[in-house]
Amino acid sequence: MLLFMKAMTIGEVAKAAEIGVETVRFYEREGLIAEPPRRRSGYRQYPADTVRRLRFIRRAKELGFTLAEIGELLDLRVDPTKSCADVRTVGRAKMADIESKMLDLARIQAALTELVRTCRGKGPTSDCPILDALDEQEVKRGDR
Amino acid sequence: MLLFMKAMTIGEVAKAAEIGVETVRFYEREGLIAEPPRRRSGYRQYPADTVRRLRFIRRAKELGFTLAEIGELLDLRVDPTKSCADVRTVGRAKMADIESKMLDLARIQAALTELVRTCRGKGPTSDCPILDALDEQEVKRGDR
DNA sequence: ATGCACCCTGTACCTCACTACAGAGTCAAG
DNA sequence: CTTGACTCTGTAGTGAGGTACAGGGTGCAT
Repeated sequence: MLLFMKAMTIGEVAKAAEIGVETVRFYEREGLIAEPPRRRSGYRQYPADTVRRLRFIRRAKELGFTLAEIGELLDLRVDPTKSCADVRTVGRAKMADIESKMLDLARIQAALTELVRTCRGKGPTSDCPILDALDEQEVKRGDR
Repeated sequence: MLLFMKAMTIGEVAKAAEIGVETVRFYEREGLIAEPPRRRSGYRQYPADTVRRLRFIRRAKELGFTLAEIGELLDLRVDPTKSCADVRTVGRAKMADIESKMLDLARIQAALTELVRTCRGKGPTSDCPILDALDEQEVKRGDR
């Protein structure tokens, strides 16, 4: 009920979407949300469904989409020449993206584990095998 | 042999360490490497072991350490009151850090997998379950 | 009618790790 | 002695995604 009919101020939509007022204006500048109508005073008057859109943005961000990608998703939604498959393609691309980040982190974690393992934790830093390793060894890297 | 005795220009150390000349100057400003002596002309004259230090920085970066953390590691190395255990502590902290990033990514990956799974890839974007989900669902989040 | 919370624009600032000039001077080979 | 590659300082810009003012104006409850 709350979401219908009532024009909202920027503070109201921001609070409802759980983001900051400045962020709402920022998204407007970035073209993620439309410029709303204004009162005579210049105050922005948001239709209530702006809250949905802002929440969409917030959730997509939580899934690791960049603002540019979120813009694409929002565009897909209103483009009648695009299909659900296009959305899925974007989702799959992001999954590949995240997979690759996870592999990077796993490789780093393995290298760190090995370094920490070699260190007995005794003696001066001048004899530390971790520091020695950083001094001498190449860090293996995955293909990127 | 190459690493002993010969003073090097900034271009030479940069090339040997496989980083850019501007980056070397940047690290100097950041305090990661010492200010080297200069020629009359003002040209920097690097002792050859600067290359080792720069490589240390590069490798530590590959392991996910920030420049601030690398500065700490470099400081630990010359501080006689610190021990190998202190280095290991820094390493373990970074491992925890990376672990937490991996958990975040895994959570995101799971959510994306589920979204993509629900999408048959047919029909208009207006009926896309992925977009619908972003519109309606809360994304579960881990404690951070 | 007045006080306070809110809104406006514009600009600057934040983190991180560089990168890119501009405009000047220097080095070394041919 | 000239040419071209290199170096110097200082400043500004990048990208991503905001955040923080300053210096105004507005809305509304009391």
